[in-house]
Amino acid sequence: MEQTVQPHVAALPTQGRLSDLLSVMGAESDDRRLCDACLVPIRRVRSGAALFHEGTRAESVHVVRLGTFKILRLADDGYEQVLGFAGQGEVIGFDALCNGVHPSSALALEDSTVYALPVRELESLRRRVAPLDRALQTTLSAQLASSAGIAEVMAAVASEVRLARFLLQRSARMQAAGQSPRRLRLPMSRRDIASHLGVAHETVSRSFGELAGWGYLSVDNREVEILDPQGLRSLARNTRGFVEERPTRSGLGRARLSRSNGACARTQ
Amino acid sequence: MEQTVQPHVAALPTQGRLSDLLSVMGAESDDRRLCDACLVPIRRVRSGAALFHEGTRAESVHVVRLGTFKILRLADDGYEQVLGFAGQGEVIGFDALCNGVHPSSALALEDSTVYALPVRELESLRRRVAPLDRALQTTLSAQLASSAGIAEVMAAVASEVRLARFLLQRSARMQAAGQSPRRLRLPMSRRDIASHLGVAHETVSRSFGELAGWGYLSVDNREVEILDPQGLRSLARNTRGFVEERPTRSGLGRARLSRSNGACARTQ
DNA sequence: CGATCGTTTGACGGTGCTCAATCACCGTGG
DNA sequence: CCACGGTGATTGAGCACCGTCAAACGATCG
Repeated sequence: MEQTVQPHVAALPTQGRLSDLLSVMGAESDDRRLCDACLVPIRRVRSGAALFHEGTRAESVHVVRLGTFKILRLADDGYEQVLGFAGQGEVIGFDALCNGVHPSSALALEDSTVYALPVRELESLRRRVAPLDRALQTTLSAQLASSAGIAEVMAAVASEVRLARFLLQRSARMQAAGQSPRRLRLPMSRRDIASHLGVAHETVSRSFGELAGWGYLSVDNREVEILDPQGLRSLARNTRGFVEERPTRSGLGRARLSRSNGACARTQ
Repeated sequence: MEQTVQPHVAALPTQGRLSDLLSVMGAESDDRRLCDACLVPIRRVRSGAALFHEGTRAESVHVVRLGTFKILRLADDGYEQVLGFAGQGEVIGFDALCNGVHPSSALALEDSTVYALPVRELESLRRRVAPLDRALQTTLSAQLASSAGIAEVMAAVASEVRLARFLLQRSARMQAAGQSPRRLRLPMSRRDIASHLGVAHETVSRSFGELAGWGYLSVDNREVEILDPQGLRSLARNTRGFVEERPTRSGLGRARLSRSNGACARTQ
């Protein structure tokens, strides 16, 4: 399990209150007594370590308490496909319930902690605690809805558009979490982003450079600041057809030319 | 003129038994009495019509009884992104529960019928009928797991690999439904496939031609027969890097059996 | 039959992938 | 403190696959 003999880990409790779990999931518990009485195990996962591996039996459904995870699958040819990133309040591993085996792995991108809901107790717990049942259903529904996010980024043809959409998704999450939507701290590597966008990792670097050169972003390694959200959004619109010239300062650098007229990409 | 044999409209019941619903979902109902007593509304959707539109309020969660639907989202620029296709037994519209509004549209690709579970009764129904609760959880978990499918196809760089993976996914579904995994009847247009694969629809046509030319498939408009499943699988492995030692068009009509692919005849 | 839509095929230009080299940043150990 | 190896990030050069535009072909329906 977890290393209990670590002195600097002593601050971490091994159990948390159910009401706290509901709180990080964004649900309000109307029944404090029941929720406070119920305790949920807490697991700590160090940066780089795995919460679980693809193909292993699913013991628990996890809810991120603190930190970030990347969800990935290994293709038959060994390619590591990053399916998404899970932050605070998000459910990890629910996709394993259908047959009891994890179809994907979860790796911590930084030191993180999760609530672990044992699968065996899940049904009875959901039945006993209605707020948890509702919170799970809502979160799962949202997760299904956001599973279109990877399609959204990969659907764009231009790599800068893919990156722009990805950054806007991150920004929206930051805003939903009550933090600044402009300053992004990306805990994942360029290679992880590349896998998630469906491009080569060199292309991610180049796209960061382009977006920064056009004045949309300020990039410092993994610290990104969005300088022009409106412009970024308008750039992110172009699913097909390539980026048109940037209207900011006179095209000093390398403004992309689009020879076609300005008609929108309405293909039908 | 006379209605001697008119199963056209009259044959469709407006309600179905809950046990039948559980049956198409692949779940066995251990309590026949309760399930038989409960009736579920059935809706008919004609080919090309919408089950619901993006942005509308979600009244029901639907389960496909017969037919096929395409699930799509309209991007800001009007591009129609096809997120997936739903066949018999699959749940449609659960992603709307989190905020009550459909984040995507569902269009029937052929004359279809669905069970409609009203959202208001959903919670009480799940609480009363345990098999339905379990079936819903299982199906949703499977849906989450299969939402990686679109990432799987779009992750490949070569368009033929994307198409091969898509066809293999369809084949797996056919097999899971107890039908032949070799003969595929594709109810969707080339443009729909193209949007789902993230390529231009002309490229889909070309890729069909390539796969057929290499002997993997036999294509007749929307009727596809998989001639060499093993070869198709081995081709589908190449996520990155273009197909190794592929017979570049140098007059070789058929070069499928030669070289590297020979070692891939393993059971999977 | 004519109209509309879907499918196929062709040609051209461009963008991103592959292969490399270089730089920046660490933690390690001499 | 600096050399050292390792990882991650950036930049460059060439090539070919795919997107766009265009037109022919085929199917379905009224």
